[in-house]
Amino acid sequence: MPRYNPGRIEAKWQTYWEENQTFKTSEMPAGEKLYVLDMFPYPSGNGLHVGHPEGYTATDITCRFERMRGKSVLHPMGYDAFGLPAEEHAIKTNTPPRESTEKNIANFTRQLKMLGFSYDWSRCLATTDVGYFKWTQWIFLLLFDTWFDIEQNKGRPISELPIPEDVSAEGELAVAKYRDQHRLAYLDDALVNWCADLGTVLANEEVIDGRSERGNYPVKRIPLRQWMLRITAYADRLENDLEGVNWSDGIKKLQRDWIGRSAGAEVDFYIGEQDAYHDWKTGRAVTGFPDQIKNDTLRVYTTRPDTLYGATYMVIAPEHPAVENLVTAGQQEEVKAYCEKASFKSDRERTEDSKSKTGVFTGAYAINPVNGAKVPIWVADYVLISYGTGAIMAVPAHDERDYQFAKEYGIDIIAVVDPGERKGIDRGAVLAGQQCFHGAGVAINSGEYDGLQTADFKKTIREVLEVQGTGTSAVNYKLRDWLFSRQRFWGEPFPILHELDDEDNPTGIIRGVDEADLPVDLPPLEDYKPHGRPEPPLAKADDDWLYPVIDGKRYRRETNTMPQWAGSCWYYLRYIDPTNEDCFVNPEKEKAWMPVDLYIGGAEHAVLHLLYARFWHKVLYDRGHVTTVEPFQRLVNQGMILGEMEFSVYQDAAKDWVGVDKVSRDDEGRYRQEDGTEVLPVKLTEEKVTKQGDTFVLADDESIRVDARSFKMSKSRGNVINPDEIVENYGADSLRLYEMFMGPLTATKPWAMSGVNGVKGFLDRVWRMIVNDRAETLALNEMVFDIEADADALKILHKTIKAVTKDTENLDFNTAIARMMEFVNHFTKQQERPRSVMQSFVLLLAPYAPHIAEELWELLGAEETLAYEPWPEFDESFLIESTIEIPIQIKGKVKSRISVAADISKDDLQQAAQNDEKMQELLAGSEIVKVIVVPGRLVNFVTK
RNA sequence: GGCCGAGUGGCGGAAUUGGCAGACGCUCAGGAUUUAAAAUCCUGUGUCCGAUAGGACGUGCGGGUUCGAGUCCCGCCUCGGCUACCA
Repeated sequence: MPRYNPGRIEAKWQTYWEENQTFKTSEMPAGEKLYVLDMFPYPSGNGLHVGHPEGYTATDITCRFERMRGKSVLHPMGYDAFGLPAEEHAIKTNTPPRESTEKNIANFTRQLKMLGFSYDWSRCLATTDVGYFKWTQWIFLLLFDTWFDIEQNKGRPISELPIPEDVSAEGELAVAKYRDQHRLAYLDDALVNWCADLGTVLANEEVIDGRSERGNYPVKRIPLRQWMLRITAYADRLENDLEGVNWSDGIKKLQRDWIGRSAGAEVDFYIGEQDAYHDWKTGRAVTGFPDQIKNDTLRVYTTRPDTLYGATYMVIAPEHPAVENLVTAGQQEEVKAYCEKASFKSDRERTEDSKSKTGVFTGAYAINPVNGAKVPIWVADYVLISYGTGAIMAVPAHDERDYQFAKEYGIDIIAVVDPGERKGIDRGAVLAGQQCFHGAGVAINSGEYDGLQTADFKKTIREVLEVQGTGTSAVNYKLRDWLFSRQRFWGEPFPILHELDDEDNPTGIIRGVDEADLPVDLPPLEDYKPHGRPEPPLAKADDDWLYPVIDGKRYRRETNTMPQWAGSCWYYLRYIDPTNEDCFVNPEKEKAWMPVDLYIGGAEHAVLHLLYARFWHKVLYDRGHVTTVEPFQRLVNQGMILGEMEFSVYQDAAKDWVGVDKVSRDDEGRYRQEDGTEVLPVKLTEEKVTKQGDTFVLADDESIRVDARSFKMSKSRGNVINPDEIVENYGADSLRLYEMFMGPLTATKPWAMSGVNGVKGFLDRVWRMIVNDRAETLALNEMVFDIEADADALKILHKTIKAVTKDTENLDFNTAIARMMEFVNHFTKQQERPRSVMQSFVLLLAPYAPHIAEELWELLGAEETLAYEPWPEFDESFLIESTIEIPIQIKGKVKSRISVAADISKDDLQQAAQNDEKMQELLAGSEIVKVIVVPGRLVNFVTK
């Protein structure tokens, strides 16, 4: 009984916390608030992975620590529960996905509770809760009701959208259409992955190399009318507001790069009748640069308008609407075949081999507006229809891709930027068109602009084009509008109705479901199998659900569902007020608790989730529903946890060893030696391996190199660690402690079971330091006394308090644990352990290993939880040392040490160093050139 | 190909940011306790030379700055993550 028994203690305190609602958070914060959030998990059937508790333990330590420091802490947990695996399971077993989802949630909850996290479980939510997605739908309707005012740079109610006169003149339907075109949520044709053999539409991650992941059937990309969210309207704000937020530079950069803002110019090239070019150009000088182009014009986007004189050909994307119009009779067939082929290729395939470029000549020419030069127009799939204008002017001398293409097809390369003499650039080759140079330089071969610096040229030519009406400044983003619908069952239904006419055909009028009629719940289905049409499974619902009648008008419900990202875009707001039925969050509570002060999660969500959530937040902000510009003030990404270190080597057919340096992997994934013979990988145990220099080799044969590395945990590799097992064998406190002790929170680190045993050993020692483990019943160790702590004990204690406090504040949990270990190493050697010192230590340990801490706290005399005990304060006066040891160096190498008074003066320190016996010896006969004295640190003699 | 991060003992990792490299833990070895084992406790554990005392070398590699570099600068190498023709 008195041995440390985590199983008993952990169950006891988990029950205590639950029964006493120890971590229930008040509706409104009292005093300083702290909102600490974990990225909520997808409740997969596999249960928790050891990667999950890494971040969760980090946030839990922070929360328990800050509660003891008196803050009002909000620390919730929930589930991102819509997702494909549940739907696949539903199809296979013909059970509603909700069933398996709820089972998995129950399992996750059990596992999370088993780890002793101090969540306020009364706030737990799942994105699949009808009461939750009611408000997800409500926010969608808000997006549907919002247009983006470019002048004010904010989202406004659609009712305030100015309607142009010519539109309102066309009548109500035209006005409705105009509004629909401007909403943040709008319908557009987008390509989906249609797999005819499976009779369903597939998500991108279900498509591998143009074939279905399941069954390996061909997948074709077909256009389908789908919901889009106008996130690009917020691109600049999403980029600029990163400045005010405490995230790592790495993540900020990732987001900036994803948004990918580029500033350049749109330029019009004439593609009409040759003779009319002059008229076109003079006409443009009058009309200016038009919003919409006619089919005598090809519009391109470029970031390098200073290279216009170097444009030796044009490229349009295969899907460009001008292809048909441009292609000459002779090239008709070739171009058609090329475009057809491109349509079967996914974006992935197109970009797979980015070295070799393909394309075909259309037979047509465009006229360069700066010099009237005739430029051939090609179709090539290295130009994407979805970026810029889907057409480019190609400047092979100064663009890597154009250069490759021009080389491939023998197109002229004219240098128009002189790089000058610089490192790594062969100027002669660039000028001769034999090397591509994409930096800034001085203009050449550019008529009247020769001699201009790139930056000046850009500015000048933009002004000239503007005046001519042939060009204008333009900004583009890599970020595209967000494709927001999925052809799936297990997602939030859109609260949208399509009006039908008397013949049940859509009139084109769409409306939102009235707020009073929310939520739109998922209909029950006979089965969840795909129905074989490129249309969502909700189309199989009963007519009752599918065709509502309102005010005598018949409608068809939208049958797409929202993507998994939807629910995770705003869950952090719902936690603040999880059961509110009148409002997605009470405004006063929102104001009191927001923003999230610390958000911890995996780097896999560094871009999309965070970008999407920030976008929704900004829309909510513009419409006055939240008070902060950004939702997540501080973001930390935990590192990945890899499997245990593995040693491997190869064996040939004769079972002879083959070193890893002699083997490579072929296209089929088989391992081969240089001569082509196949070898098989063999796993080795640690004792078969030894280190030689930088590499590992076989202990029996040191000429054979062994591979030593840790791999990502995966089912197929069989190196997944299950938290249940760890808790069973070592206890939750050991798991928590080990996850934190492995290394810095943000680092990638390999799992080592022996390390778990190590921290268990530490908790055992903590236990024995305070508990008499040989007694029959639970009793204090007889070395714990109610005595005044002496100076030595206080010094160790306060040193520990200081270090643990600072490290915990900085999320340096690994070193905080090391300091606690030092404390325990010291006091287990002491025959007298003051009770007050033990109590303070238990409080320091509590955020890290809360169960054992509560048990010891109780044993040391407390009647209730330590969760709200004040955090120990350290007193600097106990830390002052009277004497310190100072190293003495000669030319930077430590030669001796002396013990001196801590407050010794610089001169005295130097004198003391010089008087040191050993230094006398070493310095004899050499000339002291210089002495460096750093008080409290060191003395360094520079000698000749 | 691009971007980001990281290379320190047999392993995971420390190092007040330019000031005693290797804290803490694991592993391994030796010892104590035990009839024995487990558990526990103690000692040692970067490499090389040396019985010892001690000495030399050491933070991926090559240079540099400095009295002094794991830390700063220049040039490489290796590994990991993300990303993929964005004109």
